[in-house]
Amino acid sequence: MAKVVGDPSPKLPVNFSNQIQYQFFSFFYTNPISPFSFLLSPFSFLLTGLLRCGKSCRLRWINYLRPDLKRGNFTEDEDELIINLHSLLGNKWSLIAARLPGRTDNEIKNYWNTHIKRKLYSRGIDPQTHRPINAASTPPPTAAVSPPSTAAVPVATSSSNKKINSDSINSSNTLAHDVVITNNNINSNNSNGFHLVSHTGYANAITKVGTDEDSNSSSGVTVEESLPHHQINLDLSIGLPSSRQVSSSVNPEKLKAQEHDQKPHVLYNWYGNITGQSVCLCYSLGLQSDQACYCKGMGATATATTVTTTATDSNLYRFYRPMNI
DNA sequence: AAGGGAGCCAACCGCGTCAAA
DNA sequence: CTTTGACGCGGTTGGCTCCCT
Repeated sequence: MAKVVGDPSPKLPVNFSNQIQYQFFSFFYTNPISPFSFLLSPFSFLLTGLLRCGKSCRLRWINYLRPDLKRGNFTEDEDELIINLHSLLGNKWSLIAARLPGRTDNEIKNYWNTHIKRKLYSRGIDPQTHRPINAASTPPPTAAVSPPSTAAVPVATSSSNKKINSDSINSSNTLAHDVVITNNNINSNNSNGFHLVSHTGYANAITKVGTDEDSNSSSGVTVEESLPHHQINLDLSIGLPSSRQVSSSVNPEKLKAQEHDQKPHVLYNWYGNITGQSVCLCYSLGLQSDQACYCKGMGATATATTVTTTATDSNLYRFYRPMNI
């Protein structure tokens, strides 16, 4: 397939040579304050002798050379975290990567396409919708779901993901929506599962994910299936995103102003018994409270409670992960 | 040992967004 | 208001490596 060349930089052999890599790498260490300031013009970088445009170098830095990158295989915890985050965020790799320190969006995207998709298929879960593949009552939106073959895995964007993309993420650079993740005690054998109780717009993606294959939920039972219907409330109101992921492309002051304006009254719905053995999901993702969410500790048990509160005085975790004890 | 297929993953592409001129 | 250029992102490509025959 003929490519349209949009990048005007002359192409070297695919990989950066060691010399170029060293020159590039050392440059950033000798210019730590504003590492990309010299990229204001792509030609400036050509003048350095690297024969690469700024865009290529930026990518190289972000995806490969950054010293804080974590090398090596993904851990099982990271796997599950990616799966859970993908069920929440869809193909928003940058948002997912923001919650996995040392991992890049590109790396996660590749890992998803090469490993996790297969893993989910082996669990009988559609990686796009996070629903069981053979759910008789819930036909997939596409014509057919392919088996976990290698390169031909369908990558059609689900409608639910599109909903998230257009409504929430693109405009705010934050988590797509407020989703309450509760410990479903009905399924007590599930030690590390997340259970999503979602708003109407994402109702099609209500899914139980992150379970062990040998658990009693190996087929990826949805919350709809595991919870009594009277506990399902699809009318969860959506608060403005609580996790403020500050993208480098976003003006922090502007974001702060938005944050100030948008502190909402959020309706929280809780399902099932939530024990005191819990942590805020934001914390489990490595986020600080002042940058990520307004979560506060929750010591008492809440049972199917609907709480209307402001974000700042909440006594509930908006993002909740049960402890694995 | 050689050849071919499959998988991995760094790099590329094109588009949208944003800010400055 | 328009233009320009840089950045950020998701999707895609293709070279490299591994494995099997």
